[in-house]
Amino acid sequence: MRCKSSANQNLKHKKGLWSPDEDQKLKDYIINHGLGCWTSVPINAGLQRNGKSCRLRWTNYLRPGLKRGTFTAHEEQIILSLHGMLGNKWSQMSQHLPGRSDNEIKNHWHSYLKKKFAKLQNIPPLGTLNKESSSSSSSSLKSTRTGSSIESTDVEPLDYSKVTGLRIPPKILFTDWLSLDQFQLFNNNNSDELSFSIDAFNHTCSSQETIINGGSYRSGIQEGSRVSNMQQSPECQNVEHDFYDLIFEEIIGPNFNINAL
DNA sequence: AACCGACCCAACCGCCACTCT
DNA sequence: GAGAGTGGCGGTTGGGTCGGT
Repeated sequence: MRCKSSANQNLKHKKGLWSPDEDQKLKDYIINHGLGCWTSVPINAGLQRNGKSCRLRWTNYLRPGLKRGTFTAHEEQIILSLHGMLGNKWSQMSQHLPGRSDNEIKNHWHSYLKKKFAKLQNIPPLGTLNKESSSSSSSSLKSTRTGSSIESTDVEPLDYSKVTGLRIPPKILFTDWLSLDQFQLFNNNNSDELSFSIDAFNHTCSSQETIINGGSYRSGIQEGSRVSNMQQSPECQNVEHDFYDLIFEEIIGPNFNINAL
């Protein structure tokens, strides 16, 4: 991981916005030499930047395959779902949104989705989970906020344990986030749709690489294997999208149109 | 036209984990 | 084992833009 540094620590590093010329230099260098030691990149590429700045510029702006422009409703739905489960794990979220950087997701959250999510958490009960508020059964989604003080504080990560009954944080699913515990939990919760979706995912995607911590789930996924969005078949991606829809319903409630906000 | 506040987004900062010497 | 260097991540900031007055 670590590379031998030949960086001149006394070099005065430039800060601020990147010029098109700097972008081109960085892009050319990485295309020709590949990703390696970031501290040597600015020196070899002839840039008066530090390695961190180069890495950030590459991952957030220059990297091939990045989408620019507004987030789609489905992307927002995925972010809301993942945020409910992961909290502010932007880099993990970005793995599930191909073409979106963690910084972009983070910015979008802070500037827009956070408010949308606050609204979602304040809406009257609509979904199955919210119905729980009037009954005594297992899972319910309640805002951790009290009273009317929403706007001055950050939207807290959804207490997923309240939704799922989990006592421990999620470990890994599809690529990284849904844990074996959640697999089992969803099954134990008689969540037929989710179980079906998981089965469908395993059936469709079991030949794909999948990271699973802590051993194999009941189907043939092996520990330590890996799946990434970029490698998934269209069928697999469809199943995953369906799964996000179901997670979204579990967290926010069904029959909810995110575009209505 | 000028001012002001809200918003957006690129980039920086600080911290932590990891690896190497 | 300790210290130093590096990469990665999340929080925060600052400048530009836009809309309202």
